Amino acid sequence: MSKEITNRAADYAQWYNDLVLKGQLADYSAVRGCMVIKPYGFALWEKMRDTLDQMFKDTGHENAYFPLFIPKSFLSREAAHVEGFAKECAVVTHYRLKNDPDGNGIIVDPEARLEEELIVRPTSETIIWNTYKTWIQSYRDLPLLINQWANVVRWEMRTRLFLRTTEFLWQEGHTAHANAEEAIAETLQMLDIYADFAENYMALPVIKGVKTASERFAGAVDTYCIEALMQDGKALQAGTSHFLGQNFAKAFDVKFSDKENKLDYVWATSWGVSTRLVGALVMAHSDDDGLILPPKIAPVQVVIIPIYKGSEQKEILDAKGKELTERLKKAGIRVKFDSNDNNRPGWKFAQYELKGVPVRIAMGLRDLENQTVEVARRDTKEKTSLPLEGLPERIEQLLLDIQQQMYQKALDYRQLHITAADHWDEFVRLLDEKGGFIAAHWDGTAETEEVIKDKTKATIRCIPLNNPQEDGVCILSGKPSRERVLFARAY
RNA sequence: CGGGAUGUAGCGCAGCCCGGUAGCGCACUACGUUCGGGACGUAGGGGCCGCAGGUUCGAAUCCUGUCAUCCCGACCA
Repeated sequence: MSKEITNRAADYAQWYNDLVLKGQLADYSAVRGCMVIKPYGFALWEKMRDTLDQMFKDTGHENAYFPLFIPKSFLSREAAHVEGFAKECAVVTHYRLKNDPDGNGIIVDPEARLEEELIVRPTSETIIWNTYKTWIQSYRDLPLLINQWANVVRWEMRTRLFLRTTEFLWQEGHTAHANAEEAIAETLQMLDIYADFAENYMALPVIKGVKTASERFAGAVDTYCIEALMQDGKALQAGTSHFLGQNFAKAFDVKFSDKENKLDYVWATSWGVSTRLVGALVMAHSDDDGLILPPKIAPVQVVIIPIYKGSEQKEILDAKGKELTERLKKAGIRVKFDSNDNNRPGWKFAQYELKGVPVRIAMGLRDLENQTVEVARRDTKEKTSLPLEGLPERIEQLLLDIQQQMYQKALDYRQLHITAADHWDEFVRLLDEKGGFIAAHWDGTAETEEVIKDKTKATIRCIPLNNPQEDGVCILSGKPSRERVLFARAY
């Protein structure tokens, strides 16, 4: 049991904060709602970013970069879009400071007011579509497949480390297509990539689905999402992919000539995941001793800790440790040899458990005599003695096993927490006592959705793709329904 | 934006009611002993007590204001 971490069962929110802060992923900053991402946390994000970036490139996308600032007037070009984002925009009004004539430090120079205010981007559709107008003339310019890695700002009322910060890092893909079918195919392709990444790299099972009209992205025709389940039974949207129809093309007048030389507006998609994924990873897998990171995105996959008495033994183990480090590196394993003499082994064990390193190798003279090392896995805490001979291959296999078992564990939990409810009382009781996703019939109206949200704080997370059709009646209104949708309380 | 809390050493806190030499634990520095699950000893260094006014011979402590951060709600990825 950890000395430092709040018990998960006792206070889930505090447990989460402790993991992020004490696992050295991030820190609070001097700026309200903004966090400092520390090297270990950033390494984790880099791992996610690099993996996704390659997946995007493998499907034909290119990276570009658009301005941080957006002219205020751009935002209002698409009606639903401005409606959705207006309440949470940071606005730049001036471009200069000056010394306060009253001698109270420095003030905004009132003479330096901007003619048109600039919005710090909450998302980049508007600036990008304004640009695409000049890039697209013909069907030969399509499809246009662009991604941007950037920071965005959304002035939220309340923030939480990684899950919702005022400024966050993300990627946003913005594509333009010659017809709706192709744009929809792109939207779904990116949803698949997100799901693939979540499940096969983050070991995080997700449900692919489509949002209801009221949960849709501001300006989208359809919003698809991947929904994950956290260990407290709350859902977390881990990624979104939007089919934007011709909304932004019309708002920014982006037309192209087709093969028959007919003019038409282009069809659009946008899709994104953010540093929120780091929060999802923490909440999905960790325990009371700290983080548990899936091997595929753990910055350090294996840590080697030497155990020795006195400097003579230290020298021997340093040499052996370096040798083993090299062997593991050659096998493509991210390994750290911690020969730091300032901390004792027990302290290091606890520390690397806190940081979620998947595999720990401890080696002392006792092991060397037997030509073995002690191998401990973080997820199950299991320890075994393995021969040095052939160790890299064994570790490689072990990392794969851990990855697989972490996914399976999360999947089992998720499956156990999708519950069907056919009556209102049952629905409420499940939400309060069990949590997770509740599969229930819904009459398809925004009004009913709203009432359910007011009464229970549960929202429709999504209508799963390939959802089985089944006649039933709405959990609230009793009106007929053709399929169940997934409700949950969410982050 | 409502409710609650907190600002004192790098971190976590005590001291504040009842004004009088700024303390504890961890971390840090040096030396020594340790090292198979969060070591110990000895000696050290580190402070405008969030900020601004006021009361007082004297303010971390009392009063007024102000700023900031965190937590819980409503809003959202």
